[in-house]
Amino acid sequence: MPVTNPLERPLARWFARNARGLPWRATDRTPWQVMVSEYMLQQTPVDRVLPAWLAWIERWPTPADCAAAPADQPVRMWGRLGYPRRARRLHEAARRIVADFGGEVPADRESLLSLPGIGDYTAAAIQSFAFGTRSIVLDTNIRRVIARAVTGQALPLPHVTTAERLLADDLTPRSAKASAIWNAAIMELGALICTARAPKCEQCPLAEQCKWLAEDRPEYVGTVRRQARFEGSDRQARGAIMSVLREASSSVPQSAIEASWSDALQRERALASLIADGMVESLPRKRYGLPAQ
DNA sequence: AAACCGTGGCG
DNA sequence: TCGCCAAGGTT
Repeated sequence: MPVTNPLERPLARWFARNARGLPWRATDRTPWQVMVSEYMLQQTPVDRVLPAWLAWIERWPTPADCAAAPADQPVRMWGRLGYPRRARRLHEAARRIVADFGGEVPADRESLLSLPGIGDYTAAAIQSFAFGTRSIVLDTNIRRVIARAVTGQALPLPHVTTAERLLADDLTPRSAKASAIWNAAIMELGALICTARAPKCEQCPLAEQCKWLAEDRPEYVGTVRRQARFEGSDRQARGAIMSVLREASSSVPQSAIEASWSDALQRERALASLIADGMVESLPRKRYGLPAQ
């Protein structure tokens, strides 16, 4: 329960000199632009998001512009960012913003959480980065920096605990302006310096205060949940089908689906799940396409 | 609540 | 080479 957070000053100073000039951080960005970046950045690295974000906001500068587009367009614009359901959710969120919030991205936590694709992290991030509201932002970067610098653990736990949230709250400056800088700065430190695999502790502005470094970087103790293998997975099969439908200008015949993945049983399972998820539409005469509604 | 959901780069 | 990792969310 630090009365003053000893990490705040050195972190803010480092951020002022080292922050990347990401376009969604520009002073003239809108809440919608920030919101689009947050959807795209869910599990997708910055470098791949950049061109997609620029194209998206140029085409759909406001939620209303996006809401007016047929549903297949966001999925096509999404390209190969991965997890294309995020494109559908962002599109649906834009329509809900128009229908329920007068076309303006809502600023309060409950309204944000009511939108598809916005969970605890994204709601807090939009509040902090788009509206400058004090909020507790806990993403993988921030959680890792806190785990190391404050708790002395190599990595955060598999899921956020109440204690962790309370700690993050304590660390977050109380003023709105300082809290927004803190959130952006500690996230940036986790992305650039305090990385998961090869942290650059020799460049870290928090090295003097870091508990993990002081204890000579002990290894993570606990169970590590491994990500499922992607090669040969249903996810890869779904991705292959989605790729075919994305690249096609309209619907495709069944033969095109069949050509996308050789294993028939797995292909049928993947196609069925895509249809069930509303990602693919089954059309007359055994044709398939992206839902255009 | 563990499992699922894409894609690509890096060590 | 291949497992790990990436500004999570949903069921």
